[in-house]
Amino acid sequence: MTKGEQTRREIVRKSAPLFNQKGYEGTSLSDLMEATGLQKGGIYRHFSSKEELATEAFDYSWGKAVTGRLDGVAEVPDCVNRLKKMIENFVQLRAGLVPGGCPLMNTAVEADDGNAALRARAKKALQNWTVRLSKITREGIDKQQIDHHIDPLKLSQLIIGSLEGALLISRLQNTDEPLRAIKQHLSEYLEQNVRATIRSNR
Amino acid sequence: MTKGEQTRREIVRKSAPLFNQKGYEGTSLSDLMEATGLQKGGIYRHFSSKEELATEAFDYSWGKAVTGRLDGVAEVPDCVNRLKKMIENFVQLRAGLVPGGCPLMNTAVEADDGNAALRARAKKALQNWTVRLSKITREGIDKQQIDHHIDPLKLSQLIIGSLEGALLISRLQNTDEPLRAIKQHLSEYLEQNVRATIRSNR
DNA sequence: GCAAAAAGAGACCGTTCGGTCTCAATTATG
DNA sequence: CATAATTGAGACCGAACGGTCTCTTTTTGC
Repeated sequence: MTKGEQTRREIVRKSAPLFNQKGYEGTSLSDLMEATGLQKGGIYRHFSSKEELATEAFDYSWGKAVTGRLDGVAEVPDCVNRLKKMIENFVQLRAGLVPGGCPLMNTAVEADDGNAALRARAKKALQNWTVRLSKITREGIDKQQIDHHIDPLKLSQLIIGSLEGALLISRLQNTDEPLRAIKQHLSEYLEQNVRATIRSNR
Repeated sequence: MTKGEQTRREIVRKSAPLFNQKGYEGTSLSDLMEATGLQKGGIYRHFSSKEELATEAFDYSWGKAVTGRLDGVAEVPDCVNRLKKMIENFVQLRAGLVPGGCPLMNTAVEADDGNAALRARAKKALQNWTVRLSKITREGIDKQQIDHHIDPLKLSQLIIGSLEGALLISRLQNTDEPLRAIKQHLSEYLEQNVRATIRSNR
């Protein structure tokens, strides 16, 4: 890896927390200069605009978030338990290894009525996450671990929405009680309404 | 009402949608000038800073949101149904009569790692909303309409979090399906796990 | 209807914004 | 080791930022 590539990655790594905490508009070039230890010229050598850097920083933050949330998930054999493991990971991580909360929520909210490029990035990230959960659900249906009346897409959106909402409350109230509560709630829901029941004789 | 007061209110009314859509940082004084039809002098005559205007605009937007969400709620006699009515209102309104989504979510996310005054305002707004729902729940417990094992605070946070999260997904995906789904989900939960059951003989 | 008070226009302020460009220093390559 | 290519510093740019201040216009109260 050439020196330039290395520097480029470092810039992304060091600016990601800034963008996630302060937002795209809220992060200035002087902030970025301070965080990276580079002057403007050094940064602009590698990125054509602040926006380009911001989108790459988002991808970086999101990548870390996804990795953390899916850590060890694939190894769980039962599909309902796999979903529960993912929820557990989310709650444990409080949604991010990059400071500033969930990159998806932050970017979605800021870019919703503004920056189109960032909004598209957030939308794609959500899509990706949704698909991942849907696949687990579909597999569960095929293996008869999950009730076949369950709509994988709806279930995924329900889980994601509930987790993100709880995170919002938790961050604002400075307590992870809402996160723990939603985990409990979703667990019960998954066991009672999602997990396939042994066919009763009738 | 004097002319000055009237103008002041108009400024708040006209700037509220801007702040809710573009955020505090994203809304510039020139935006505000254009929206209000006033020059800087005209605006600063009534507000000492952009921040002061922003906080009042937040209060305005939040007031409208709360009014909309609680519209007709008090008239519902049964407490579980009252909670369901509030959920229904939220879903119908897609969370705001002021463009840009839920002011609480927008402000909470933007101010979370930044502006302390706005963050405090958001926190207070959440507190207020939570207390309102908790009171309904407590009343339901007293009237034996709601199971006495239910924790009013937890239930309130669960409802609020779920709704906000679903709204986030809905806005990003440009479909209100997640909102409709969470309404369905919460309804079932309220009926099955929250509503007090007739004491069975045992 | 007149004087005093309130309100608004808009020129002006210093600062910071994102971004460009030149040139020196560093790194890679034969 | 020399030369070419890459990399980064930092002065510079115009525009836009939030905010101030003076002066005219409008509203108010008598």
